[in-house]
Amino acid sequence: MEHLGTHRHGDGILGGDRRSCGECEIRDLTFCSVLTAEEMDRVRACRTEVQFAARHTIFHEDDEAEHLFNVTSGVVKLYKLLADGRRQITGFLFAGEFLGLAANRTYAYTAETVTAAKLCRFSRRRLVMLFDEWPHLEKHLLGIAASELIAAQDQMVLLGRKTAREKMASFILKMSERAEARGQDGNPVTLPMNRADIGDYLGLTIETVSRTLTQLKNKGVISLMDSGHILLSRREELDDLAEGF
Amino acid sequence: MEHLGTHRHGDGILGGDRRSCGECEIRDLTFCSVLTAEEMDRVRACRTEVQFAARHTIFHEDDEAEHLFNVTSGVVKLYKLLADGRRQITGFLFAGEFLGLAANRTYAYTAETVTAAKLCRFSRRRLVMLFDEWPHLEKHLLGIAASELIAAQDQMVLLGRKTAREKMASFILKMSERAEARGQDGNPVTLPMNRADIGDYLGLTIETVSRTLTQLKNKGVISLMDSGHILLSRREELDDLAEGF
DNA sequence: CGTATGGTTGAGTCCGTTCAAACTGAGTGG
DNA sequence: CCACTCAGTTTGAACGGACTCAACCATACG
Repeated sequence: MEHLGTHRHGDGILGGDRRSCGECEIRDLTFCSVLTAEEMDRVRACRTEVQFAARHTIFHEDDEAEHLFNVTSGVVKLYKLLADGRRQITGFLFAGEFLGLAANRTYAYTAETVTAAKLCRFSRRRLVMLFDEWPHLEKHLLGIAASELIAAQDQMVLLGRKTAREKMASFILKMSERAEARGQDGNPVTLPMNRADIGDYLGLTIETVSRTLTQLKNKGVISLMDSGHILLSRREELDDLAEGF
Repeated sequence: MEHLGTHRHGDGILGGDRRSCGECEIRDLTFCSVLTAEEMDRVRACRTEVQFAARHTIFHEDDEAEHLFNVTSGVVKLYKLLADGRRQITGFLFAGEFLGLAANRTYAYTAETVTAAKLCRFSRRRLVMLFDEWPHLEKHLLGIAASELIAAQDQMVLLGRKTAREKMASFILKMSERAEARGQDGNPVTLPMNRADIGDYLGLTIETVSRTLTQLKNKGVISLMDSGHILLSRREELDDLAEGF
């Protein structure tokens, strides 16, 4: 079924596209920004651009970790499953963001597209060899890892100690900030993921996500333009709600 | 009060102890294991051994991040607070483990001793300079960061999707595994932290921690020798409980 | 001894879940 | 154009697991 969809919708690997790094619009958002022109050539040699339809699995937890990726467009989610199907989404990735760093020999999580998405796919083996040659690239990666660790700790606070309302408020604000960091409009916020994904990211059920959003709407701090577009009517009040005031 | 305690119990900084790296018993557990003898000398020059009593704050969230640390003995906890005092402990650190990596210009969390503890304290500025000279050290740090990210994701699954019983079972097992990785006995497990700390690590209250432990005891999968020492009577069953069977 | 700290146990409450039903909007086909 | 479907969302009612508040117990310490 997945295979049928793969071919029909034209997702899956578009092999051998190694031209477009020069015109890459999101270069400044990625680790490519720290590379010189000559280094870029070397990196391009171990790169393939791949493209997937929405809801396509990029790799599974425990798969052999052959590749590293940069998201160039669209949205990707990372998640882990418990034996009975309970799911925890550990992160959403947008254009410019890196995935695969947390990998050992095998991936520690499943990666799946939320929307249609394009990614730069690198041979893990060959990219790691370049790390050895270019310490400044490794340094940059260490910086990325450090900020992801901080983000992970914030998420632990959210999951362990925040109420449903605080979780939703924090989530909306974070999505808004990240959109702005990418140079997009932070208000209204676009939530490309569905309620199930939001719930599995925040440790809530679909129903609680929905109820909490209508509750915030009734309070007047947000407006739901449609289920995926939220207008922040009173941002300061939302800030307070996120921290528990 | 904290200051009184500081002086009376002899915790706080023991300045200038730069002799003992040679006899360091936990060298193999730390990043020092990747250093040559000459490199060790350079590292020693930016090192001070510090020692704290139990429940002493090593640094606060948002403090200027002047130092990086290796725990050499004892146990340290890292936590973040919400405005109203709710606390999420993001990790417990044992001998050989590194802290400060997630730091920006300021620390992202508070670090406090659980037991009396000794730490190797490094000047952040000077150690980072050494990173530039020794890419293999930086590479090692990147590896540490990557495994901490994986651990953080496991913790998100626990906090977001596991029940109290699954959380407790997972916690006990993880503590046992970590003790074994350090070369200590994994059964019985020693839990050096109190119930409040366990609760704040697992996203539970003190009472739920206590109740869940007695529940596991009544099931016969563990025995409580005393509140800090747990005998794993049926480890496989505990494994199952941790994953939700 | 009395006090303090940490842990356990009990009773009642509540927030978020579960189960169920209704609603919405986009896509499809007659 | 409308009926129908289907996935996603919203809303309602009842339940339950973890929390809150409170009392009690155990151990260490002056």
